[in-house]
Amino acid sequence: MLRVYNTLSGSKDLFEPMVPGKVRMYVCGVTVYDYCHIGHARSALVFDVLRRYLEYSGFAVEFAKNFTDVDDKIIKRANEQGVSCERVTTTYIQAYYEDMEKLGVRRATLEPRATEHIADIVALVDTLLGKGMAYRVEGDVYFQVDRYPVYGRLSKRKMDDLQAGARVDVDERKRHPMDFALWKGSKPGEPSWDSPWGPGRPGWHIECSAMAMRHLGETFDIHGGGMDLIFPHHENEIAQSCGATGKEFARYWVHNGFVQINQEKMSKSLGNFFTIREIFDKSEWPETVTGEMLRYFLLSTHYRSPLDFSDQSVAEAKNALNGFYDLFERLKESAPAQGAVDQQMREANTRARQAFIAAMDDDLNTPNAVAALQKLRGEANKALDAGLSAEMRHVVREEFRSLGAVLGLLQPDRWQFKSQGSQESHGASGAPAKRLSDEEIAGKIAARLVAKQSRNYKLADQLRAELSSHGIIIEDRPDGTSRWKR
RNA sequence: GGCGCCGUACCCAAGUGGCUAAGGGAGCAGUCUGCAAAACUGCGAUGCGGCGGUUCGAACCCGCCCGGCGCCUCCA
Repeated sequence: MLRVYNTLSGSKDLFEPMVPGKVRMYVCGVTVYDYCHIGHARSALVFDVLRRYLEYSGFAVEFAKNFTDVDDKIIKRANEQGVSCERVTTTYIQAYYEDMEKLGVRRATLEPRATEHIADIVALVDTLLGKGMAYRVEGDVYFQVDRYPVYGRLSKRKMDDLQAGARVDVDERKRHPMDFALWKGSKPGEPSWDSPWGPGRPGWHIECSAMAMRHLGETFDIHGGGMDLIFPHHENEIAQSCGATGKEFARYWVHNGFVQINQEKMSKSLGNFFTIREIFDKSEWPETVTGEMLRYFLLSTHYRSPLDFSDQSVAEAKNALNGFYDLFERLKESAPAQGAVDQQMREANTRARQAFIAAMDDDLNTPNAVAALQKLRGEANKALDAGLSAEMRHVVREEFRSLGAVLGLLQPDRWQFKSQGSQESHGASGAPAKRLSDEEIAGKIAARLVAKQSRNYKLADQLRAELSSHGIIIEDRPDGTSRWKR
């Protein structure tokens, strides 16, 4: 049984969906005015894994992740570039899809956009006005926080504290400093939609409430996002949603920690961020490998802890993954029908699966889940030394495949160790020194084999050195043949 | 000023009251190998930022201190 840390309750709660067997979750996606950075990647990945694990656990998951496609920053970007807002948003939505695909982040089942839900938003604002929880000021509409008495229950803040700490000049037209815009009257040239309050556009928070309710119902199971969204974004979503419906909004609030650079928060404003595509472009590895390295790295820390991004950490992830893929190669090699330690291996498999599930059940403890896989890797290697049947080798591979899939890792055929096509996926930075074709590699390996057989080790070593200079590593098998990898 | 988080070996990182403090990476030594690589075996924190306290017992609870960070403003 899964337990998740619920920001609302402040504790790890047993997860039970409203409707047995069905989970409805909403995650705040991105504002599409720029490329995604590694922090966006972490957030997307955390909820991708949560979704995968819920599905693995047998739930049907309805997963909505929005695009915020109307916003001050989008307007600003459009003006800077002299293009329409639509042009900006379609560009970065496309980029988002490309980046996420490289990371193996599955698409949500629903991907609503704010601009497609203006009618829902207007209706919601209207409801709040009708209930006296919002008020109009010229062409704007504000939510009145003191009409929602438990305001602050998510972020555990008191209204008095918030006022004391206010660092921003308060709009004099607001009745309370914490009141926030539900609807903004548009200035000329800005995107706008008709409304009972004149032409305007939605405030930031209202879109998520409207879209979540439209697609998942007034009350749903999980709402997620980065920790920085707890206040004010999610706090305001709760206020306006619960204010409008009188019902609970989301039952479990899940928030991921930040990616840091040198112990500091990575953010646009600090300028210390790395975009996802930048990382892929700079990587010396094929795209599938880079994607998995990043994924492994991002999942090797618990999702609520801060995570320091560095080249070294990502390189360590590569080394750790190598061990798995080396094992998968060994598991593919021919084997007898009977294995000396098949039974022990079967038991090790079961233990690993149980440990993996226990780790994931404990608030998505992916570091422990990975540790369970690492332990199984060691046991499988030992079993191979002792003698494992062809059938058990297959079983073990499938075990890695099914558990790995929960994390989006370790699909045994993903890394091409041998003679698969050498598609060019290398970065833009610097043309890679002439890359050997598979035919050339195979030729040199064959030549080396001949040299070895005639005990001409000098030539054999020379051939290996040549390959090595191209980043090709040869591993001799016990039967005299060789396999290679980049 | 308010609210909150973190500090575990060379690096990353679990563990949050009780078996020998997981796991990975790096390193060193050994087995195997023509040599390598891979794999396997062994080594590595008498200690979990510091000092007190609670307890039969604490990395885990409490207090203080040191160091670092986050939110309170757009932000994953």
